[in-house]
Amino acid sequence: MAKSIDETKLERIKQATIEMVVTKGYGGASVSSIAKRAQVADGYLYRHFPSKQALVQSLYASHIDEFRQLVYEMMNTYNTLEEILFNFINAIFELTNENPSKAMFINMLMNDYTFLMSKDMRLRIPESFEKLLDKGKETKEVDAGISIEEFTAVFPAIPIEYASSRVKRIFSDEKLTSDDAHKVTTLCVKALKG
Amino acid sequence: MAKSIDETKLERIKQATIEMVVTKGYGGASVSSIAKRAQVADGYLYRHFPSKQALVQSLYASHIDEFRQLVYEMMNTYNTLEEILFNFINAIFELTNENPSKAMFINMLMNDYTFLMSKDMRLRIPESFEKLLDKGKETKEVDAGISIEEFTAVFPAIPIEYASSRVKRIFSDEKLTSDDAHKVTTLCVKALKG
Amino acid sequence: MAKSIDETKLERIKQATIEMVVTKGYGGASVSSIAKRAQVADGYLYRHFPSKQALVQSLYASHIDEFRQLVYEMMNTYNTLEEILFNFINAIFELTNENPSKAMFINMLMNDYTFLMSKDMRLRIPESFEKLLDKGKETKEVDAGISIEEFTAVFPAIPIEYASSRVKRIFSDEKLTSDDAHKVTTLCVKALKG
Amino acid sequence: MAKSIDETKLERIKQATIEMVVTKGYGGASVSSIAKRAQVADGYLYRHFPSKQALVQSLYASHIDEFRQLVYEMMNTYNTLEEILFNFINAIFELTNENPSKAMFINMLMNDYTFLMSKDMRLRIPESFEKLLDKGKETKEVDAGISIEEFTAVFPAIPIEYASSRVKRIFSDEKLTSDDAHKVTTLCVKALKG
DNA sequence: TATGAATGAGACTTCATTCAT
DNA sequence: CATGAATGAAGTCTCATTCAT
Repeated sequence: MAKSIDETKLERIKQATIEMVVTKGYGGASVSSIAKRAQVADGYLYRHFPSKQALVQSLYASHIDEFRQLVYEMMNTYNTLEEILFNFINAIFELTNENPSKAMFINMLMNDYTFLMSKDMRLRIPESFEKLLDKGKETKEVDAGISIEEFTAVFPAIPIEYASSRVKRIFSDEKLTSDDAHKVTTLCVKALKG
Repeated sequence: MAKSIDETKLERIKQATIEMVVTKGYGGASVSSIAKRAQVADGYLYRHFPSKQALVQSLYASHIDEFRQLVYEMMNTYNTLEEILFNFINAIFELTNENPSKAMFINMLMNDYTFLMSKDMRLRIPESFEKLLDKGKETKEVDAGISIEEFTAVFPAIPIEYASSRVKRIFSDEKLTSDDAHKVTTLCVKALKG
Repeated sequence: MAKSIDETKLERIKQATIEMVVTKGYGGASVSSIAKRAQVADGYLYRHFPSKQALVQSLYASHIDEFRQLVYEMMNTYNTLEEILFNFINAIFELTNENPSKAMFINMLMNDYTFLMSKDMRLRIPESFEKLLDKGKETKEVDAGISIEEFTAVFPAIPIEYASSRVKRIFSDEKLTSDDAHKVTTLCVKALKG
Repeated sequence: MAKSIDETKLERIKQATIEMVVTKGYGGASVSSIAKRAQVADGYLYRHFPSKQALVQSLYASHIDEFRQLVYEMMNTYNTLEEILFNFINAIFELTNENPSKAMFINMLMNDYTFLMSKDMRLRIPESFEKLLDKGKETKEVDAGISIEEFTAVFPAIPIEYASSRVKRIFSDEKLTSDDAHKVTTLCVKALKG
């Protein structure tokens, strides 16, 4: 009967939000500027999200979850820690190449103490890394003395930092390659081994 | 005498700014709230900084610089990369224990693409890490194939992430000890060696 | 048949409007909330009324008119002022019991200087009360010196205030009875007599 | 040291608020329009009141209280109900002449079910009228059978309605005089007597 | 006919900044 | 030198209204 919801609009809003938050920061990304970039009316945003905060929060949560699911997927597909890490890192790097803003967005909010994840999220993330650590100890690829705290300082910290500096074009303007993924995997594996 | 009063005011403003930014984010830290916490008048702030942005930027720059100077200092004092890293990491951990807000502040802004450092800063930081990398290669503690890009993904990324997760109390509520510094140094050294 | 469906929709819109305006005030009663309560689409409302303002105005006008017609009806049915007043007040009280919202709605808008009646309405109301005043003077139930201004301050002000305070449950939660109507009639009659 | 608060500004805001609310209704009286009429900046309003609602509420409460205090004052000054009522009504009429908006403002909000008084206010008002009723029964000016519900439907309903219709210029454009106050007092006294 | 997606003007509110004192 | 009253641009959000379907 009535006009049907234009799904591309919702997608445009999401992408515009990420780009504006990355470019201008959370505070600098005004709802108006997001709506303008997404080519929708200011008010339209509020038909899908109750507030600006909820909009950003929801995007953040879904990206973090995507991330976490990728870890599980890789754990179920590959047997050695090295293979798991490489394939995960490679996937992340590809995603970063395709949509650098998305990578910056996650990185930015993960380090924003103001933007805490929901309790649920906060618990499930360490859990997935703990599983990975156990796996590494099992295969003897990880020193038995490594704690979860040390583990996460290596993974995913190293690949995130590497991708982040590339996106910021601090040392290079090149795209991330599978060779980069290999190098980063090696750094992680060496750091952790006995 | 009047001068000294001034100095404590300035100090109070700086600390209040850091605390408010860390607690409420850049946008949530209003000039009024900073002035109130520092127990100075709103307008007084503008005698020292031309704008809120300049205030935060200046604090950020001076902290980053402190950081950089510490690297130089350690490089001139110690001879092996391991010693340099350990003493630097230990110093950073002590600073984090003393003033967690300060550590969170640096970490937060370093990952905020909005708060780009001045060109000057942006150049001098990689430079100081490049010197460190050269040193490591000289002493054979670092594999000759390691690029500056890989190096910075390990150091300072690993210690920063470790300190950051401690401050966020993700895995532990304990203070950072020199034992922590040792563990983190080992991770870095292992990641980089040939 | 289609017509009758229409009619119940229109009726639902009218009742929903009254209830929302009374509950939330004119500003708080959004078109959407009215449509939702009436179980019609937002846009459907605009097939019957050109604007929200017109919708409320029209309901107000029709209720005021209903009121006025009741006065005429009672004047044609009963001979003494006391009988007329009693039967009118009793009718109003019954209506208030059946549909308190309706009573509150009229009362609210009558005291809202924003919602001025149409010129037409404004003239016909005093006219009907003037006829009533003349009748009272004729039967000697009303002092010859009473002006129309004094008369309206007694009737319908007293019964309206009485019903209103009951609806607001200021002094009592009971329904309005014919005994209440008698008491109120007496107050009016005594106020006006010579 | 700093500029001192301009008290006239606060007064201008209060008067502008009353005038705008009376003219345009609560919803129609935008903060901007109030600020403009008061000749202050939009934001200035929020240095004195936390919200538009609080601003209007506070004015309403203080006027209602003024009203209530006037009743007490008259009760302590005069001995017969008739004297008390006359002097109160006269005072109200004078106030209405001086500042018709103020009178309209009170009347409008008193009949707005959306704008409930604080519980405290709601209790103290009937209480003051109850004292008045007791006084009237004591002096035998009021029939022993009159309830507080009937009493308030007469007083202050009659004088309010009379003043209100005058302010709306329904029957007359003249100012309210002490002769008007006498007439209205007589209506009340007659309605209540045994 | 009836719907409800979409709009955008405008509402309320905040806050960096200025400047009279 | 220091204050904090005052400003007003800009932000978030609501909602009456339109119109494609």
